[in-house]
Amino acid sequence: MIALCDGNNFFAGVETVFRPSLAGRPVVVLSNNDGCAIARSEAAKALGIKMGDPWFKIKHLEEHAGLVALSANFALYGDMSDRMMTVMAGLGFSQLVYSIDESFIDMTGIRGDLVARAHKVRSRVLQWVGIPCCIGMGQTKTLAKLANHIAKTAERKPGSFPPHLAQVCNLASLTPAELRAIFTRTPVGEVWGVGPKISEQLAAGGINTVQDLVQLDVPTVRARWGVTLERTVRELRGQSCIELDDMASPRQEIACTRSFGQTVSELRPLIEAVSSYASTAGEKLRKQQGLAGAVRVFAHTSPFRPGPRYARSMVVPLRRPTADTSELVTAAVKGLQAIYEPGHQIAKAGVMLLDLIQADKLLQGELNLEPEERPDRTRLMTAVDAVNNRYGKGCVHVATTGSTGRPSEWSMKQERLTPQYTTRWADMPIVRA
DNA sequence: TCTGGGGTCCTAGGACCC
DNA sequence: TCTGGGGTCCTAGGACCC
Repeated sequence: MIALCDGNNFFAGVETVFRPSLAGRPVVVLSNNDGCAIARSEAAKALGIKMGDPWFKIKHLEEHAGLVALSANFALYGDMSDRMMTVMAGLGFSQLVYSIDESFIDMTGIRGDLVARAHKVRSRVLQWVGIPCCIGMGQTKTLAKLANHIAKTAERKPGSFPPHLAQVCNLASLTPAELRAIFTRTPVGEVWGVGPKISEQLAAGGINTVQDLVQLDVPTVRARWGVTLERTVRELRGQSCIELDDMASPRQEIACTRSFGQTVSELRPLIEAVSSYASTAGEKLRKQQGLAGAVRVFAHTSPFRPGPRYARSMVVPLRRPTADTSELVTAAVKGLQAIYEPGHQIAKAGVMLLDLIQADKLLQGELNLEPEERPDRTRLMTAVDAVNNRYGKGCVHVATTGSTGRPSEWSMKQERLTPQYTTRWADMPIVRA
Protein backbone atom coordinates (compact mmCIF):
# COMPACT_ATOMS: atom_id res chain seq x y z
CA MET A 1 0.00 0.00 0.00
CA ILE A 2 1.32 3.39 -1.06
CA ALA A 3 0.22 6.78 0.26
CA LEU A 4 0.73 10.15 -1.35
CA CYS A 5 0.62 13.13 1.04
CA ASP A 6 0.68 16.60 -0.31
CA GLY A 7 0.26 20.10 1.09
CA ASN A 8 -2.73 22.03 -0.27
CA ASN A 9 -1.74 25.07 -2.36
CA PHE A 10 1.59 24.73 -0.63
CA PHE A 11 3.36 28.04 -1.31
CA ALA A 12 0.22 30.07 -0.67
CA GLY A 13 -0.41 27.94 2.43
CA VAL A 14 3.06 28.64 3.83
CA GLU A 15 2.67 32.38 3.34
CA THR A 16 -0.65 32.19 5.17
CA VAL A 17 0.95 30.47 8.17
CA PHE A 18 3.01 33.60 8.82
CA ARG A 19 0.35 36.09 7.73
CA PRO A 20 -2.93 34.66 9.02
CA SER A 21 -4.79 37.66 7.63
CA LEU A 22 -4.31 36.08 4.19
CA ALA A 23 -6.61 33.18 5.09
CA GLY A 24 -9.59 33.07 2.78
CA ARG A 25 -8.19 35.78 0.53
CA PRO A 26 -7.09 35.38 -3.08
CA VAL A 27 -3.31 34.92 -2.96
CA VAL A 28 -0.87 34.07 -5.74
CA VAL A 29 2.82 33.33 -5.46
CA LEU A 30 4.79 34.55 -8.46
CA SER A 31 7.68 32.80 -10.19
CA ASN A 32 11.18 34.26 -10.20
CA ASN A 33 11.24 37.69 -11.82
CA ASP A 34 7.64 38.06 -10.63
CA GLY A 35 6.75 36.58 -14.01
CA CYS A 36 3.73 34.34 -13.61
CA ALA A 37 1.54 32.63 -11.00
CA ILE A 38 3.00 29.38 -9.71
CA ALA A 39 0.73 28.88 -6.70
CA ARG A 40 -2.82 30.01 -5.96
CA SER A 41 -5.01 29.97 -2.88
CA GLU A 42 -8.54 28.58 -3.25
CA ALA A 43 -9.96 32.09 -3.50
CA ALA A 44 -7.45 32.92 -6.23
CA LYS A 45 -8.51 29.82 -8.18
CA ALA A 46 -12.10 30.94 -7.78
CA LEU A 47 -11.16 34.19 -9.53
CA GLY A 48 -10.28 32.08 -12.56
CA ILE A 49 -6.50 32.46 -12.24
CA LYS A 50 -4.73 29.56 -13.91
CA MET A 51 -1.40 27.98 -13.12
CA GLY A 52 1.26 29.86 -15.10
CA ASP A 53 -0.86 32.91 -15.89
CA PRO A 54 1.48 35.84 -16.55
CA TRP A 55 1.34 38.48 -13.83
CA PHE A 56 0.75 41.36 -16.24
CA LYS A 57 -2.48 39.66 -17.36
CA ILE A 58 -3.93 39.23 -13.85
CA LYS A 59 -2.49 42.33 -12.22
CA HIS A 60 -5.79 44.20 -12.55
CA LEU A 61 -7.31 41.79 -9.99
CA GLU A 62 -5.08 43.35 -7.36
CA GLU A 63 -7.22 46.45 -7.38
CA HIS A 64 -10.56 45.00 -8.33
CA ALA A 65 -10.67 41.74 -6.39
CA GLY A 66 -8.20 42.22 -3.52
CA LEU A 67 -5.71 39.79 -5.03
CA VAL A 68 -2.46 39.56 -3.04
CA ALA A 69 0.64 38.70 -5.07
CA LEU A 70 3.92 37.64 -3.45
CA SER A 71 7.36 36.92 -4.88
CA ALA A 72 8.42 33.30 -4.49
CA ASN A 73 10.36 32.81 -1.24
CA PHE A 74 12.01 29.45 -1.79
CA ALA A 75 14.18 29.67 1.32
CA LEU A 76 10.98 29.79 3.38
CA TYR A 77 9.15 27.09 1.40
CA GLY A 78 12.12 24.74 1.53
CA ASP A 79 12.39 25.00 5.30
CA MET A 80 8.65 24.56 5.85
CA SER A 81 8.75 21.61 3.47
CA ASP A 82 11.38 19.91 5.66
CA ARG A 83 9.15 20.33 8.70
CA MET A 84 6.08 19.02 6.92
CA MET A 85 7.93 15.99 5.50
CA THR A 86 9.24 15.07 8.93
CA VAL A 87 5.72 14.87 10.35
CA MET A 88 4.28 13.11 7.29
CA ALA A 89 6.97 10.43 7.55
CA GLY A 90 5.15 9.10 10.61
CA LEU A 91 2.48 7.64 8.37
CA GLY A 92 4.47 4.58 7.32
CA PHE A 93 7.79 2.79 7.17
CA SER A 94 9.63 4.60 4.41
CA GLN A 95 9.23 7.92 2.70
CA LEU A 96 10.23 9.23 -0.69
CA VAL A 97 10.14 13.02 -0.92
CA TYR A 98 8.87 13.47 -4.46
CA SER A 99 8.69 17.26 -4.65
CA ILE A 100 8.76 20.27 -2.36
CA ASP A 101 5.17 19.64 -1.28
CA GLU A 102 4.53 15.93 -1.64
CA SER A 103 5.93 12.59 -0.58
CA PHE A 104 5.16 8.94 -1.22
CA ILE A 105 5.02 6.79 1.89
CA ASP A 106 5.15 3.02 1.90
CA MET A 107 2.44 1.71 4.23
CA THR A 108 2.87 -1.94 3.33
CA GLY A 109 2.51 -4.02 6.48
CA ILE A 110 0.86 -1.33 8.58
CA ARG A 111 -1.99 -2.87 10.52
CA GLY A 112 -5.24 -1.37 11.68
CA ASP A 113 -7.43 1.28 10.16
CA LEU A 114 -5.26 3.05 7.57
CA VAL A 115 -7.77 5.80 6.93
CA ALA A 116 -7.97 6.67 10.62
CA ARG A 117 -4.18 6.69 10.81
CA ALA A 118 -3.97 9.02 7.83
CA HIS A 119 -6.49 11.40 9.38
CA LYS A 120 -4.39 11.48 12.53
CA VAL A 121 -1.20 12.33 10.63
CA ARG A 122 -3.08 14.92 8.62
CA SER A 123 -4.27 16.78 11.70
CA ARG A 124 -0.81 16.54 13.22
CA VAL A 125 0.68 18.25 10.14
CA LEU A 126 -1.98 20.93 10.41
CA GLN A 127 -1.36 21.52 14.10
CA TRP A 128 2.44 21.31 14.16
CA VAL A 129 3.32 22.89 10.82
CA GLY A 130 0.18 24.84 10.01
CA ILE A 131 -0.29 23.40 6.52
CA PRO A 132 -3.51 21.63 5.50
CA CYS A 133 -2.75 18.52 3.48
CA CYS A 134 -4.53 15.63 1.75
CA ILE A 135 -3.61 11.95 1.71
CA GLY A 136 -4.39 9.45 -1.04
CA MET A 137 -3.78 5.71 -0.80
CA GLY A 138 -3.76 2.92 -3.33
CA GLN A 139 -2.00 -0.23 -4.48
CA THR A 140 0.36 1.68 -6.78
CA LYS A 141 1.88 5.15 -6.97
CA THR A 142 -0.42 6.12 -9.82
CA LEU A 143 -3.47 5.03 -7.80
CA ALA A 144 -2.18 6.88 -4.73
CA LYS A 145 -1.80 10.04 -6.80
CA LEU A 146 -5.30 9.63 -8.15
CA ALA A 147 -6.65 9.00 -4.65
CA ASN A 148 -4.96 12.21 -3.53
CA HIS A 149 -6.64 14.11 -6.34
CA ILE A 150 -10.00 12.71 -5.24
CA ALA A 151 -9.35 13.58 -1.59
CA LYS A 152 -8.63 17.16 -2.64
CA THR A 153 -11.53 17.49 -5.05
CA ALA A 154 -14.01 15.98 -2.61
CA GLU A 155 -12.92 18.57 -0.05
CA ARG A 156 -12.90 21.49 -2.43
CA LYS A 157 -16.07 20.78 -4.40
CA PRO A 158 -18.71 19.17 -2.22
CA GLY A 159 -20.89 16.85 -4.27
CA SER A 160 -18.15 15.90 -6.71
CA PHE A 161 -17.31 12.72 -4.83
CA PRO A 162 -18.73 10.97 -1.74
CA PRO A 163 -17.98 13.27 1.24
CA HIS A 164 -16.21 10.58 3.27
CA LEU A 165 -13.41 10.62 0.65
CA ALA A 166 -12.53 14.24 1.42
CA GLN A 167 -9.03 14.90 2.84
CA VAL A 168 -8.17 11.20 3.03
CA CYS A 169 -9.06 8.71 0.30
CA ASN A 170 -8.09 5.04 0.17
CA LEU A 171 -8.98 3.61 -3.23
CA ALA A 172 -8.03 0.12 -2.09
CA SER A 173 -10.87 0.03 0.43
CA LEU A 174 -13.58 0.65 -2.17
CA THR A 175 -15.76 -1.98 -3.81
CA PRO A 176 -15.25 -2.55 -7.56
CA ALA A 177 -18.55 -0.77 -8.24
CA GLU A 178 -17.55 2.27 -6.16
CA LEU A 179 -14.17 2.38 -7.88
CA ARG A 180 -15.80 2.20 -11.31
CA ALA A 181 -18.10 5.08 -10.41
CA ILE A 182 -15.14 7.20 -9.38
CA PHE A 183 -13.10 6.33 -12.47
CA THR A 184 -16.09 7.23 -14.64
CA ARG A 185 -16.36 10.66 -13.02
CA THR A 186 -12.67 11.50 -13.38
CA PRO A 187 -11.25 13.03 -16.57
CA VAL A 188 -8.32 11.10 -17.97
CA GLY A 189 -6.10 14.20 -17.84
CA GLU A 190 -6.09 13.99 -14.03
CA VAL A 191 -4.04 10.81 -14.16
CA TRP A 192 -0.35 11.10 -13.25
CA GLY A 193 1.56 10.77 -16.52
CA VAL A 194 -1.27 11.87 -18.81
CA GLY A 195 -0.56 15.43 -19.88
CA PRO A 196 -2.27 17.81 -22.31
CA LYS A 197 -0.91 16.21 -25.50
CA ILE A 198 -1.82 12.66 -24.65
CA SER A 199 -5.20 13.78 -23.26
CA GLU A 200 -5.93 15.35 -26.60
CA GLN A 201 -4.93 12.25 -28.52
CA LEU A 202 -6.98 10.06 -26.19
CA ALA A 203 -10.01 12.34 -26.52
CA ALA A 204 -9.74 12.08 -30.29
CA GLY A 205 -10.12 8.33 -29.85
CA GLY A 206 -13.13 8.71 -27.56
CA ILE A 207 -11.13 8.07 -24.35
CA ASN A 208 -12.30 10.72 -21.91
CA THR A 209 -12.40 9.25 -18.43
CA VAL A 210 -10.09 7.17 -16.27
CA GLN A 211 -12.54 4.29 -16.73
CA ASP A 212 -12.16 4.54 -20.54
CA LEU A 213 -8.37 4.42 -20.17
CA VAL A 214 -8.33 1.48 -17.78
CA GLN A 215 -10.41 -0.57 -20.19
CA LEU A 216 -8.07 -0.04 -23.14
CA ASP A 217 -6.24 -3.03 -24.49
CA VAL A 218 -2.63 -2.93 -23.21
CA PRO A 219 -0.90 -3.90 -26.50
CA THR A 220 -2.85 -1.17 -28.28
CA VAL A 221 -1.71 1.39 -25.74
CA ARG A 222 1.86 0.21 -26.15
CA ALA A 223 1.76 0.36 -29.93
CA ARG A 224 0.08 3.72 -30.16
CA TRP A 225 1.53 5.65 -27.22
CA GLY A 226 4.57 3.74 -26.01
CA VAL A 227 5.77 2.11 -22.89
CA THR A 228 5.19 5.09 -20.59
CA LEU A 229 1.43 5.13 -21.02
CA GLU A 230 1.36 1.33 -20.88
CA ARG A 231 2.89 1.52 -17.43
CA THR A 232 0.31 4.09 -16.42
CA VAL A 233 -2.55 1.82 -17.53
CA ARG A 234 -1.06 -1.16 -15.69
CA GLU A 235 -0.58 0.94 -12.56
CA LEU A 236 -4.22 2.03 -12.71
CA ARG A 237 -5.15 -1.65 -12.77
CA GLY A 238 -3.16 -2.21 -9.60
CA GLN A 239 0.01 -3.64 -11.13
CA SER A 240 3.02 -1.80 -9.75
CA CYS A 241 5.40 -0.61 -12.49
CA ILE A 242 7.15 2.33 -10.85
CA GLU A 243 9.32 1.41 -7.89
CA LEU A 244 10.07 3.91 -5.13
CA ASP A 245 13.74 2.98 -5.45
CA ASP A 246 13.83 4.04 -9.11
CA MET A 247 12.65 7.45 -8.13
CA ALA A 248 15.05 7.89 -5.22
CA SER A 249 18.20 7.58 -7.33
CA PRO A 250 20.66 10.48 -7.13
CA ARG A 251 20.42 13.42 -9.51
CA GLN A 252 21.73 12.94 -13.01
CA GLU A 253 22.10 16.63 -13.71
CA ILE A 254 22.09 19.91 -11.83
CA ALA A 255 20.89 23.12 -13.39
CA CYS A 256 20.92 26.78 -12.50
CA THR A 257 19.13 28.92 -15.05
CA ARG A 258 17.46 32.31 -14.82
CA SER A 259 15.51 34.80 -16.86
CA PHE A 260 17.03 38.25 -16.51
CA GLY A 261 15.29 41.23 -14.93
CA GLN A 262 15.91 42.96 -18.27
CA THR A 263 17.49 41.77 -21.48
CA VAL A 264 21.27 41.81 -21.84
CA SER A 265 23.30 42.03 -25.03
CA GLU A 266 26.86 42.70 -23.89
CA LEU A 267 29.25 39.87 -23.16
CA ARG A 268 30.50 41.22 -19.82
CA PRO A 269 27.23 41.03 -17.87
CA LEU A 270 26.53 37.65 -19.47
CA ILE A 271 29.85 36.39 -18.13
CA GLU A 272 28.88 37.68 -14.68
CA ALA A 273 25.51 35.92 -14.80
CA VAL A 274 26.88 32.63 -16.11
CA SER A 275 29.72 32.69 -13.57
CA SER A 276 27.24 33.19 -10.79
CA TYR A 277 24.98 30.35 -12.05
CA ALA A 278 27.97 28.02 -12.36
CA SER A 279 28.96 28.87 -8.78
CA THR A 280 25.47 28.10 -7.47
CA ALA A 281 25.36 24.86 -9.43
CA GLY A 282 28.75 23.94 -7.96
CA GLU A 283 27.42 24.45 -4.43
CA LYS A 284 24.49 22.14 -5.15
CA LEU A 285 26.89 19.61 -6.63
CA ARG A 286 29.10 19.58 -3.54
CA LYS A 287 26.06 19.32 -1.31
CA GLN A 288 25.29 15.94 -2.86
CA GLN A 289 28.98 14.90 -2.82
CA GLY A 290 29.06 14.83 -6.59
CA LEU A 291 31.52 15.54 -9.37
CA ALA A 292 30.56 16.79 -12.83
CA GLY A 293 32.08 15.49 -16.04
CA ALA A 294 30.81 18.26 -18.32
CA VAL A 295 29.18 21.68 -18.25
CA ARG A 296 26.46 22.89 -20.59
CA VAL A 297 25.93 26.62 -20.98
CA PHE A 298 23.07 28.21 -22.92
CA ALA A 299 21.68 31.63 -23.72
CA HIS A 300 18.59 32.66 -25.64
CA THR A 301 16.30 35.53 -26.51
CA SER A 302 12.70 35.67 -25.30
CA PRO A 303 10.47 33.11 -27.05
CA PHE A 304 7.52 35.45 -26.50
CA ARG A 305 8.88 38.42 -28.41
CA PRO A 306 8.48 38.68 -32.15
CA GLY A 307 11.56 39.17 -34.28
CA PRO A 308 14.75 37.19 -34.84
CA ARG A 309 15.46 34.47 -32.33
CA TYR A 310 18.79 33.49 -30.95
CA ALA A 311 19.23 30.28 -28.96
CA ARG A 312 22.51 28.46 -28.58
CA SER A 313 24.06 26.05 -26.17
CA MET A 314 27.29 24.17 -25.87
CA VAL A 315 28.62 21.29 -23.83
CA VAL A 316 32.14 21.80 -22.51
CA PRO A 317 33.73 18.56 -21.33
CA LEU A 318 35.91 18.78 -18.22
CA ARG A 319 39.32 17.22 -18.34
CA ARG A 320 38.40 15.18 -15.30
CA PRO A 321 35.32 15.14 -13.08
CA THR A 322 35.35 18.04 -10.65
CA ALA A 323 33.33 20.01 -8.12
CA ASP A 324 35.73 22.93 -8.04
CA THR A 325 33.84 26.18 -8.60
CA SER A 326 36.65 27.86 -10.49
CA GLU A 327 36.96 24.95 -12.94
CA LEU A 328 33.18 24.91 -13.47
CA VAL A 329 33.07 28.68 -13.96
CA THR A 330 36.02 28.58 -16.37
CA ALA A 331 34.32 25.90 -18.47
CA ALA A 332 30.98 27.73 -18.50
CA VAL A 333 32.57 31.04 -19.51
CA LYS A 334 34.59 29.31 -22.22
CA GLY A 335 31.39 27.85 -23.65
CA LEU A 336 29.61 31.18 -23.40
CA GLN A 337 32.39 32.97 -25.28
CA ALA A 338 32.14 30.37 -28.03
CA ILE A 339 28.38 30.76 -28.53
CA TYR A 340 28.15 34.50 -27.90
CA GLU A 341 27.11 36.77 -30.75
CA PRO A 342 26.75 40.50 -30.19
CA GLY A 343 23.52 42.28 -30.95
CA HIS A 344 20.92 39.94 -29.42
CA GLN A 345 18.52 40.83 -26.62
CA ILE A 346 19.35 37.87 -24.40
CA ALA A 347 16.50 37.14 -21.98
CA LYS A 348 17.74 34.02 -20.26
CA ALA A 349 20.88 32.01 -19.69
CA GLY A 350 21.85 29.00 -17.67
CA VAL A 351 24.41 26.43 -16.66
CA MET A 352 23.86 22.69 -16.32
CA LEU A 353 26.26 20.20 -14.79
CA LEU A 354 26.22 16.87 -16.62
CA ASP A 355 27.73 13.38 -16.33
CA LEU A 356 27.49 13.49 -12.55
CA ILE A 357 29.14 10.85 -10.41
CA GLN A 358 29.51 10.44 -6.67
CA ALA A 359 32.86 11.76 -5.47
CA ASP A 360 33.70 8.48 -3.76
CA LYS A 361 33.09 6.52 -6.98
CA LEU A 362 36.02 8.17 -8.75
CA LEU A 363 38.24 5.12 -8.97
CA GLN A 364 40.00 5.75 -12.25
CA GLY A 365 43.67 6.46 -11.63
CA GLU A 366 45.47 8.96 -13.76
CA LEU A 367 48.84 9.14 -15.44
CA ASN A 368 49.89 12.69 -14.71
CA LEU A 369 51.75 14.09 -17.68
CA GLU A 370 51.41 17.69 -16.59
CA PRO A 371 54.59 19.36 -15.47
CA GLU A 372 52.85 20.92 -12.47
CA GLU A 373 50.63 19.09 -10.10
CA ARG A 374 47.25 20.80 -9.85
CA PRO A 375 46.39 21.28 -6.20
CA ASP A 376 43.38 19.44 -4.83
CA ARG A 377 41.07 22.23 -3.73
CA THR A 378 38.40 20.13 -2.07
CA ARG A 379 39.18 21.60 1.32
CA LEU A 380 39.14 25.13 -0.06
CA MET A 381 35.68 24.50 -1.51
CA THR A 382 34.46 23.08 1.79
CA ALA A 383 35.72 26.21 3.54
CA VAL A 384 34.10 28.52 0.98
CA ASP A 385 30.77 26.73 1.38
CA ALA A 386 31.04 26.96 5.16
CA VAL A 387 31.77 30.70 5.06
CA ASN A 388 28.92 31.38 2.64
CA ASN A 389 26.57 29.24 4.68
CA ARG A 390 27.41 31.19 7.80
CA TYR A 391 27.79 34.75 6.52
CA GLY A 392 25.45 34.72 3.56
CA LYS A 393 25.30 33.51 -0.01
CA GLY A 394 27.95 35.00 -2.24
CA CYS A 395 30.05 36.30 0.65
CA VAL A 396 33.04 34.57 -0.94
CA HIS A 397 32.76 34.28 -4.72
CA VAL A 398 34.80 34.10 -7.90
CA ALA A 399 35.67 37.52 -9.29
CA THR A 400 33.90 37.07 -12.64
CA THR A 401 30.47 37.13 -10.96
CA GLY A 402 30.99 40.86 -10.40
CA SER A 403 30.46 42.53 -7.08
CA THR A 404 27.69 40.95 -5.08
CA GLY A 405 25.17 42.95 -3.15
CA ARG A 406 24.92 45.45 -5.97
CA PRO A 407 21.92 44.67 -8.16
CA SER A 408 23.06 44.20 -11.74
CA GLU A 409 21.13 44.57 -14.95
CA TRP A 410 20.65 40.81 -15.13
CA SER A 411 19.55 40.17 -11.56
CA MET A 412 15.97 39.08 -11.15
CA LYS A 413 13.03 41.10 -10.04
CA GLN A 414 11.53 40.24 -6.65
CA GLU A 415 9.43 43.18 -5.65
CA ARG A 416 7.04 41.41 -3.28
CA LEU A 417 9.34 39.19 -1.30
CA THR A 418 8.22 38.12 2.17
CA PRO A 419 10.70 37.69 5.05
CA GLN A 420 12.66 34.46 5.50
CA TYR A 421 10.88 33.87 8.79
CA THR A 422 12.48 30.53 9.61
CA THR A 423 15.95 30.74 8.07
CA ARG A 424 17.29 34.23 8.83
CA TRP A 425 17.72 35.54 12.34
CA ALA A 426 16.82 39.09 11.39
CA ASP A 427 13.53 37.92 9.88
CA MET A 428 12.34 35.86 12.82
CA PRO A 429 8.74 36.69 13.69
CA ILE A 430 8.24 38.21 17.14
CA VAL A 431 5.24 37.17 19.20
CA ARG A 432 3.81 39.67 21.63
CA ALA A 433 1.54 38.60 24.41
C1' DT B 1 6.22 46.96 -21.41
C1' DC B 2 5.38 42.50 -18.70
C1' DT B 3 5.37 35.00 -19.66
C1' DG B 4 9.79 30.36 -14.00
C1' DG B 5 12.97 26.83 -12.81
C1' DG B 6 14.44 22.17 -12.24
C1' DG B 7 13.99 17.76 -13.28
C1' DT B 8 12.88 12.78 -15.64
C1' DC B 9 12.20 9.35 -19.31
C1' DC B 10 11.54 7.80 -24.08
C1' DT B 11 12.31 7.71 -29.08
C1' DA B 12 14.33 8.38 -33.48
C1' DG B 13 18.09 9.08 -36.25
C1' DG B 14 22.92 9.43 -37.28
C1' DA B 15 27.69 8.06 -36.67
C1' DC B 16 30.44 4.62 -35.81
C1' DC B 17 32.16 -0.16 -34.74
C1' DC B 18 33.17 -5.09 -36.12
C1' DT C 1 20.70 -4.00 -61.86
C1' DC C 2 22.39 -6.27 -57.57
C1' DT C 3 25.68 -4.16 -51.34
C1' DG C 4 24.40 -7.63 -44.15
C1' DG C 5 23.63 -7.95 -39.49
C1' DG C 6 24.12 -6.62 -35.01
C1' DG C 7 25.41 -3.53 -31.87
C1' DT C 8 26.70 1.04 -29.09
C1' DC C 9 26.78 5.81 -28.20
C1' DC C 10 25.32 10.45 -28.79
C1' DT C 11 22.07 14.14 -29.63
C1' DA C 12 17.85 16.45 -30.29
C1' DG C 13 13.29 16.73 -29.47
C1' DG C 14 9.03 15.61 -27.25
C1' DA C 15 6.27 14.66 -23.37
C1' DC C 16 5.61 14.63 -18.76
C1' DC C 17 6.02 16.09 -13.66
C1' DC C 18 5.89 19.72 -9.81
